Amino acid sequence: MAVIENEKASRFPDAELKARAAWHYYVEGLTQERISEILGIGRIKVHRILSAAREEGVVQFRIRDSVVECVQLEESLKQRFGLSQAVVVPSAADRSNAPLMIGHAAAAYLADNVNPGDVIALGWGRTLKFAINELPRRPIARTTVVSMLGGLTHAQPLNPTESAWEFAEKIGAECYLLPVPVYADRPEQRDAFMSQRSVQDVVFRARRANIAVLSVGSFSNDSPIAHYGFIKPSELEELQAAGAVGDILCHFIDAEGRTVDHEVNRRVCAYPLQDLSDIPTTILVSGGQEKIAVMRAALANTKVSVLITDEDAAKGLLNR
Amino acid sequence: MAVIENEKASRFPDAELKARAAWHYYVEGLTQERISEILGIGRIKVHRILSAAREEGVVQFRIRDSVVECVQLEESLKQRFGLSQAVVVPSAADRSNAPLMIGHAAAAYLADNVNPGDVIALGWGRTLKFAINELPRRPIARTTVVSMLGGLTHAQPLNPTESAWEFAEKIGAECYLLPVPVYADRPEQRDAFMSQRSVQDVVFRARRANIAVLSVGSFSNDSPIAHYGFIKPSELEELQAAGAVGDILCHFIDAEGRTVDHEVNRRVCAYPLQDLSDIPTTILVSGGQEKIAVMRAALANTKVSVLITDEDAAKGLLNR
DNA sequence: CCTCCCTGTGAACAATTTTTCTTTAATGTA
DNA sequence: TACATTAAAGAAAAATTGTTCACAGGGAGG
Repeated sequence: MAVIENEKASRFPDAELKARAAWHYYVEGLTQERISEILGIGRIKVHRILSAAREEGVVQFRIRDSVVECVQLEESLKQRFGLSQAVVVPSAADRSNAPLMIGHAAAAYLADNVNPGDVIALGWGRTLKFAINELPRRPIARTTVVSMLGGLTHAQPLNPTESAWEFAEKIGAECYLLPVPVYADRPEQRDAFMSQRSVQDVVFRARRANIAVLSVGSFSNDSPIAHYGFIKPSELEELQAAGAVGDILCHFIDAEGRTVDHEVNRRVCAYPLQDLSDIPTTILVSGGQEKIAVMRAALANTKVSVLITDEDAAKGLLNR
Repeated sequence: MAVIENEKASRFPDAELKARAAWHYYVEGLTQERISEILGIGRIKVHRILSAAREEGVVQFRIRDSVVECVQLEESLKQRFGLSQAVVVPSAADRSNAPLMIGHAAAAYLADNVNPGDVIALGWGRTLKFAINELPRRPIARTTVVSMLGGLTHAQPLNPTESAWEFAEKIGAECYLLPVPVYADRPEQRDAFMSQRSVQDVVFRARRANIAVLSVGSFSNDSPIAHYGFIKPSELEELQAAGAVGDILCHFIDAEGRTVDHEVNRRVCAYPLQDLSDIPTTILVSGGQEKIAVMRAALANTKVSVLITDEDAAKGLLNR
């Protein structure tokens, strides 16, 4: 039941082997045993290398044809929410795999749509993590990645800071991070943090981004924001009682997309929600049944240009 | 031992199912049994659909990291043969899979390097067939594909005409074909064919292409040119005796890349070899041990700008 | 109305892949 | 040196995938 796994203990650092094995297995169609002979290593090691290659996004799967129904949903979404583009992928059969599927599509989208010189303001979430993971490692000139969120003190693997860094590394971008925790202990501290010159500088850079990539979080209990302990369960209940349906950039919002009046929202160290409108292109990457409410809220009060989601969410959003 | 297979008998026309199944299997990582439950079809059918999806290039595998040694070979090739670009992939473990591997790389290259407005002059070969098969089906505006070779009367699956058509369809290009057999029965007939207005028109279009994509053939007996019967075994022997090391655009050439003086070369209905220099970018897609000699010959006497090959061939070409 | 193919399907079996658990080796620590 | 602790490799079992074969409709032609 561990929803958020730590980084796999065993990593194979040898990119050479991973690439070679992947070629033989996926492209040539050899059996793992055969590959073990060729590479002169144990059969099981081949298997482990291939697993690592998949997990790390060294091999990527691209599905050429899209599903008819998804294309129809894309059109409807564009029309309904005034999007410039929409991407809808089939829903994951296992609920918990939604981030995987949507992340995959997001990676493909970003690979095609990030251009030299772009400045990307980055949010946070499991879906985004998957997307970044699958992003091809190809440098794009003069790009910049700016994190819109502070970092977590614990919880390495799923961390705004970590994600931004990984993204930047993949595309050879400069990387700017908010050197503060995502939630300060108390509102006054937040204000102190945010007024720091270095923080203001990063926020300023984010404001000048031309692409914002973000996700929304729900209250389902496998949501990372709930799963990690940095928001107390009691606070989560209070937020829900106050009408919150989820969070965007770690700000909790109600069904109309407005920031809920609660102390937690005064402790968050992040790019200000209302300033998202300063960024020309906003890409919202989220999906799955349980995100429908938040997504609707986010779409209501945030100018989203591109929506990357799955069938379930698309249908949910369209069924008023 | 059937080297050149006919098109698989069983095709699944339902692109919807293929795409859905592929998503669940490759992206979400479900088991085939699970997918069968979801889609409400038998497990075995899922398996067959997935096979079809792979064969038809509906799912594609992309390997992100390249192999260090291959990168080094690419550099050496560029320098040695004055190429503007080189792509080297790991060699297939099973000799006969070389076209698969190289074709895969060629597809990736073409997908990234064909731009709107391009006119592509196309050669022929098993490797090219695989490349075309894996090409993503994405329209590229105002493109044109021109076949540089006549067609075969039999042998549907591996046919210059067929290949050109498939290529054109994939990228939404206009398609021009040479409406003559690749080898006329007698030289005078060839001249008659080639002087036809319609033929001249296509050749003219090819001459104005900006990209030529071609392959070379060797005398190994699984080579399509030998395998199909349109060159008699006795003629093949004569050609070899006359110093031919293989063919390029169905012209047989000697080790220096010059057209061998033999009747067969006077019967070929194809774009003239020496006119390749009129096309700014020439991409040579070939590899495998047995192609080294022809490739060297082709490189010696044809201005090749991009070479897509495998480790074996790369090493062979560099080891003088 | 009855064959004869032809196609699609599933069952049974074989091969491969994946997981789990054990063993081995390696490294650091008292 | 002995003792942990951890990482890597392997063997065996379990699960999944791939192949083969036989059978059930369902037209087309007799």
